[in-house]
Amino acid sequence: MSRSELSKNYEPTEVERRWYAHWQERGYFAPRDGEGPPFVILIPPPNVTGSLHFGHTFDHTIQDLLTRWHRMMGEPTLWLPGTDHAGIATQNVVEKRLAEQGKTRHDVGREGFVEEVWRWKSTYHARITEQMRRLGDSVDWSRERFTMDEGLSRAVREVFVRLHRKGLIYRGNRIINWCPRCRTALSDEEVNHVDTDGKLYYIQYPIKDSKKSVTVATTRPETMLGDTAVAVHPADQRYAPMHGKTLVLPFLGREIPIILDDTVDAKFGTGAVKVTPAHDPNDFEMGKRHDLPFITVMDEGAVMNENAGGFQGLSREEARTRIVDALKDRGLLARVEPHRHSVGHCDRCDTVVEPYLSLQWFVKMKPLAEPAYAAIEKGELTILPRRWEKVYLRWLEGIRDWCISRQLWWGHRIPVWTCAACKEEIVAVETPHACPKCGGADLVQDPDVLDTWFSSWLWPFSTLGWPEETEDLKRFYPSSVMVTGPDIIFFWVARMVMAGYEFMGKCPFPVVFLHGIVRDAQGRKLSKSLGNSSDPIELMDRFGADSLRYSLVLLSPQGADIHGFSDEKVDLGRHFANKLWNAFRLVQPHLDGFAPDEAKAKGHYTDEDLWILSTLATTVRSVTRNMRAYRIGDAAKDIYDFVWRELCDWYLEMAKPRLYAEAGTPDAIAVRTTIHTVFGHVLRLLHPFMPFMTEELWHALPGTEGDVATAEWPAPARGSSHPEAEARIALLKEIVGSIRNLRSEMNVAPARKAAILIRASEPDATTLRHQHDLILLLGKGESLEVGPEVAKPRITASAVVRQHEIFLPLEGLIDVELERQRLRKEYERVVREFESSHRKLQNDDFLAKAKKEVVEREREKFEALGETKEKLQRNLEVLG
RNA sequence: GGGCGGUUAGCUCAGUUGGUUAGAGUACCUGCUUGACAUGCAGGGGGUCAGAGGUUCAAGUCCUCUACCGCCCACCA
Repeated sequence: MSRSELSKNYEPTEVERRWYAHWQERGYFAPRDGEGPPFVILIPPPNVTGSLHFGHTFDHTIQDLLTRWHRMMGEPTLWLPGTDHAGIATQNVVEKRLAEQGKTRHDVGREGFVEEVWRWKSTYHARITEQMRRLGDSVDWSRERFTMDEGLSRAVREVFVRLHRKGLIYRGNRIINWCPRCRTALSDEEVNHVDTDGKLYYIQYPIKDSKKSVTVATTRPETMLGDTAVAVHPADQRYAPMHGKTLVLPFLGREIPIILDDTVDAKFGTGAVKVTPAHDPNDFEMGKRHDLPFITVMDEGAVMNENAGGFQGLSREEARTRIVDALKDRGLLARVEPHRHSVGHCDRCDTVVEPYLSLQWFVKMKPLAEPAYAAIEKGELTILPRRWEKVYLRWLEGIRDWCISRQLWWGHRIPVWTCAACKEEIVAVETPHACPKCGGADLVQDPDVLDTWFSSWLWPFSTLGWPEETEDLKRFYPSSVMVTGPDIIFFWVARMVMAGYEFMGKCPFPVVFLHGIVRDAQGRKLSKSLGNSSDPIELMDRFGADSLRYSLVLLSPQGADIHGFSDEKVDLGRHFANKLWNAFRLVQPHLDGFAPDEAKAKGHYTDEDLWILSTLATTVRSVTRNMRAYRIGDAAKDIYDFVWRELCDWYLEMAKPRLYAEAGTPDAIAVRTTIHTVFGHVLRLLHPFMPFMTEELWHALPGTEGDVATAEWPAPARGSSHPEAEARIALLKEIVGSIRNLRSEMNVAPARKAAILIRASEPDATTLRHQHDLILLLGKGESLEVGPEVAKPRITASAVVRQHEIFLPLEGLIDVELERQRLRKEYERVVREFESSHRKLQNDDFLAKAKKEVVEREREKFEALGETKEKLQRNLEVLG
C-alpha cells in the first residue's frame, strides 16, 4: 500500500520506458482469446529504411489510441505492425551509400547488392521499431511482418499467377512513364505533374519535291528525330492541298507521310502535329492506327541513341538546344512562343519523366475496380471524411492499367521464366526446374521486380497468412478500420479494396479514416531536412511521448492538415500533463489508505460533489461519442476542458477545506469518494491519449487494481446526472466570477478580504446562503450577507448578475470615477441588448412566425434585461 | 482544363437541425511566492464571421456569384 512520493514536475523519460516494458511483459498487445468480434488495425507499413517522422507520429498516435480504447472496452484487439521494403526508395538509399564508397550497384552485382540491402534493412528496422516503442505503439510485435518476408513473398507470387491465369496480368509493349535516373518504369501514380513554363517551337518540315513546307508546333523538338508522320485534321481546309504529300524530316532526311487523324486539334499551334509514336502516348495510339514505324531515339538514361543521327550521345536537354540551334541555322525554325504546360516528374527523385516505349507487365484494372466502386454504394466501405469518397470514386471511374514491372534489383522478382531452348513462358508460384514443354533445364527468370505496391495491396490478408487458411486470417480479416493519409488513397487504399474483393471476396475494412498532414507555419510538411522541426524522438526526449501525442491530437482539425505546428506547440500537451500531475499531487496525500465508500458517502455529497460527478458523466458520454465518430480532437478537448476548467479551476478549489478538515467524517468520506471516482475516470478516459502518465498515476491511486491499460472504459453510472446541483453551481460560478471581476476592476489587492452583500430574490437567495462558505472562499470575502432586503451601502462597487445585485462596500478603496465608468459601460451594453430585444418583440412577423419557445425565451430575456437595466441605472444615479 | 477543400480574434481552430451578448487555446495587457501546479492563479482588451447579392420574422450557419489561399486529377502536341 505504500505509494511513492510524486516529484513536483512530471518526468516522462523513465516512466515511459518502465511502463512499455511492463505492458509487453503482461502480453497486453496481443489479442486476448475470447469472445466477441476483435478490433483490428493493420499498420500502414512504413518504409523500412525511413525513420519515424511527424506523419508517422500522428498516424500512429491515432491508431494507438483507437487500439487502446477498444482494448479497454474489452474487445480482443490486434494492431499488427510491419514495414515495407519500398523498392525504389530503398534501392536509392543503398545506392547512395555505395556511391559514397565510389561504387555502383553494378560493381557489387545483383546478388551482392540485394544482400547489401538486406543488411541495411536490419539496421534501419531496429531504429524504426525502437521509435515506435518510444511513442507507445501497442502493437503485437509477435505478429510483425515485412513485405519481403517469406509469407508475403509467397502471397505476391500467388496473386501474380492467379491474375495472370485470369488474363488480368499481361505483358505489352507500351508507352510507359520512364525515369531516366532511376532507370525504371513507373506507374501513372508515381508521376507528379508540375506546371512548367516551357516553349512552343514552330518547326518547318519541307514538302518533298517542293519549295514549300509544313510548320508543326512542339514543346519537345528533340523528339523530332523519332517522327514518322505529321498529322492534320481531315476537315482542316488549310491542309487539304497537302493531303497525300510526303515530308522530309530535317537532319535525317527520312521521308514521312502527312496523315489524317480526327484527334488532331486544328486550333492548336498550326493545326499540324508531328507524330513520334515511340515517345508520346498520343502519338503511340496514332502510330498504331496508321501503322507507322516506332522509332526510339533515346536510351534508358535519356541519352540520344543511334537513331538520332548526328545528335547521338547527347542528353535530351543538350539535344534540344543543339537541334533548335541547327534548325535556326537552316532557317527551319519559324518562331518560338512561351508555353505553359504540365511536365511529369518522378515521385521518388523528381527527374523529368520520359514517355518511353518498352515491354512491361500490366494489370488490367477495370474488372478489379468494379467491386471497389460498388463498395461505397453498397455501404460496405466508408471513407472519412466523406468528401474523399468522391475522389476515390472518380479515380476508379477513370482507372487505367497498372504498370507493375520495375527495372530494379530490390523487390519481388517477377515469377515468370522463359525456357532458353523452346522459348516457352512459365508463370509459376514456385521456381520451376524444368520446362514443362520441352523439359529443358535452362530457364531464365524475368530480370524485373514488381512495383512495391504490388505487395502492399495485399497487406490486409497477406500479413495474416494468406493464401493459407490460417486461424489469424479467419479471425482478423477484415480489419476494423484503416488509418492513413489521403496521399496514398490511390497508391494503396483503393488497391487494397480491389485486392480484398478479388482474393478474399470481402472489403478489407469497413472504414478508412484519413487524417491530415502535419505542417509548419509556412504550410510546409514538417521534416528534419527542411529544418522546420525537430525529430519527433528528440521532442519525446524533451517533453515526453504523451505530451507530443496529446498535442498532435488536440491540434488536429477533423480530417484537415495541422497547420503551424512547431516545437512550442508541444507545450500544450506538456502543460496539460503537468496540470493533471499536480492536481493528483494535491489529492494523493488525502487518499492515502483511503478506500472509496459509496455507501457511507451517500447522503453526504454536497452540491459541488454532485455537480462534478454530473459533469464527469457528461464528459464520459461526450468523449465516447466523439471517439466513436472518429472526432478524436474533440474527445481530447472534452477531457482537457473537464480536467482543467472544471476539476482544477473549480472543484478542487472548493474541495480543499474539506480535504484538510478532519478525516473519517461522512463529509470527508464523501469528498474523498468523489475525488477518487473523478480521478479514476479521468485516468481511464485519458489513457488512450496519454498512456504512460495515466499508467503511472493509476498505480499511485489507492484502491485501483491492475493496469489502466486494461481497465474498463468508463460508462456513465446510473443516477450520475444531477441537474439541480449543476444549476446551483452554475449560479455560484457566475456570482463568484462577478465578485472577482469587481475586485480586479477596483484594484483590490488579492490578499485583502472584503465584505460581500448580495441583494437576491428567492429561490436563489436560499441557494446562495447555503453556498456561504464557498462564496467567501472563492470570492475572498470576510463576510457575506444575502437576502431580498439587503441594504445598499452608501459607497460601494456594484454589479448585477441574474437580476441579483452584488455590492462590495470598499470604503476608502473605491475610485468613484472608475466605478462610474465601469458601470456606465455595462449599462450601455445592457441597453443595447434591451432595445434590440424590444424591437424583436414589437415585430408582428416575429411573433407570428417564430417558434413558440423562441418567442417565449425572447420575452423572458426582455424582462430580465429590463430589470438589470433599471438596477444598473439606479446604482449609477446613486454614484452621482 | 476538371474537381475538392478553405477564408471566423495577431496565430491555430470550434461553432450541432438558422434563434440569448460568436467561443477555446495561444499571443498580448494588468495584478498575484493564494495550503498541487509560475508548465501556475485571477482579471482584461481584441472579431464589419473574405466580398456582393438573395431566401427568411431571424443568417457565421441556407442559396447564387466574385475574390483570394491550398490540395488533387488531367494523353494542353
